[in-house]
Amino acid sequence: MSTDHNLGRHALYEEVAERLRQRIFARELTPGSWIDEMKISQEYGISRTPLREALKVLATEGLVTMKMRRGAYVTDVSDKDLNDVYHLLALLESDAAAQVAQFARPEDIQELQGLHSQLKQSVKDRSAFFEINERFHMRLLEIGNNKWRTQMVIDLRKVMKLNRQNSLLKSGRLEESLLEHQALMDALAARNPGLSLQRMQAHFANGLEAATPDVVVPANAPHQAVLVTAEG
Amino acid sequence: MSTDHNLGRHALYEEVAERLRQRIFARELTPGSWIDEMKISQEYGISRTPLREALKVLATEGLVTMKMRRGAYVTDVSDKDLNDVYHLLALLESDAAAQVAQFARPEDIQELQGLHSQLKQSVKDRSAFFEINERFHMRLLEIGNNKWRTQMVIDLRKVMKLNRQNSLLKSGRLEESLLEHQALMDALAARNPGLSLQRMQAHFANGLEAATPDVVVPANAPHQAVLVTAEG
DNA sequence: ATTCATAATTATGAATTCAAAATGCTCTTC
DNA sequence: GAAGAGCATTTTGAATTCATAATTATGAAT
Repeated sequence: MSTDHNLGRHALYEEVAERLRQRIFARELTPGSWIDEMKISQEYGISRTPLREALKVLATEGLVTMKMRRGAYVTDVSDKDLNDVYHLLALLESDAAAQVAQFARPEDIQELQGLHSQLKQSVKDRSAFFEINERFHMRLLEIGNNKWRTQMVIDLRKVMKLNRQNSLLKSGRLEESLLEHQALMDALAARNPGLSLQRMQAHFANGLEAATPDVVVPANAPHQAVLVTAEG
Repeated sequence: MSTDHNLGRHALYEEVAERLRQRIFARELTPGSWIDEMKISQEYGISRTPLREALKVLATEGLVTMKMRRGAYVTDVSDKDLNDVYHLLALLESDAAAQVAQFARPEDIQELQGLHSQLKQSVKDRSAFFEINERFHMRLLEIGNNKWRTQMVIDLRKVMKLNRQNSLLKSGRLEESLLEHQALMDALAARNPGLSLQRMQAHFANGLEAATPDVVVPANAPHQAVLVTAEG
């Protein structure tokens, strides 16, 4: 048996966790199904030890569920779960937008504007649009400068991916999404936290760019409130 | 060596994780310090395997930091971290309060009112006040009916405990805290989501009941906004 | 005495082994 | 043919063993 599992910079259990995530997102491991430790460790040419460590990490992230004395199962997330997670993503990313409007350095805003320009140009190319959009959201989070919030969003997005298979998006929505991004950028450039928050909320309320119709409507729609800030 | 580690309903690695959390909160394991796997596994009379699984769980929770090829360290959280985490707690719990005001059943509101009454009565007894207050906040979260949010709050509170040693609280604050709770209860009973959100925000902005003065002021104070809801 | 190279020690990461619980499979009985 | 007891197999959970990276200690050379 080839024993050459030479390190990257990451620990083996993390590599394994990432590979498992991808397989879960790709629905090669389907929600509710049992994870065969021996099968997978043989596939990967590793022992069960690092695999089991990876499974415990995934369990803490919420992607798999450990059942006492009967192993690991891919978490089955309900429609309600998806709504709940989506609601939290809206809450956290809106909060981040407000922080960015307030505290970001000018060059950070410029960087976001640069990404937004790229987004505009790639409106034809579905996958490019997708990738750049992802970068935009992540950059905004990072500039928001709260690593705990960033990590939570990362984890929540993983959960979303559990059941959002190929992120279907009508091309009409893609244009709308761009307009919302534009509105958000304007609010950020104007350094208006409350407005930025509102615009991000609106972006999410409209279904972001990856949402399926049935998840679009946030559970708390009725208390989507008007926010009036002290400043401009 | 006594090999009788007979099960509770929990897995061994979870038990170990919990014991480690307690030792970290009690500052028996101090922030930044290295965790000696061999020492601890011997103390607990177990092998390193379940201990290492527990450490990976704690790492995912953020209580411990794994360094490649040099083991686990108790996470050292900065003042900024504490501020950031506190900010998120305010955000999430306020959001929960709004949801409760909107969607809770009457009996749930009553239950909260019952807890609030207990709180009033235990204003003399510091530790009782503390425990009931904790119950109140957790019940509110649960009634908020979003398990992801609840879990995030639980995890964030753990991180807070990392550096908030004995949760110092002047008795003056304790009375104020009670008033804020009362105001929140009123808003909840009135079924006013926006107002409930505001009141919970205010409660946090004033330092909750466990905050030290230097952590009291949320990083985003300037954009603490006035919220105007559609209804009430 | 200080610095550098090298050897000994220690600790981590991962594989392997072992014990016991859960599952399923056969064989009996009615 | 169905139900159930008892045995065999599979699989989990945890201990042990092993390999290698990191650290510390030792000693030689300047």
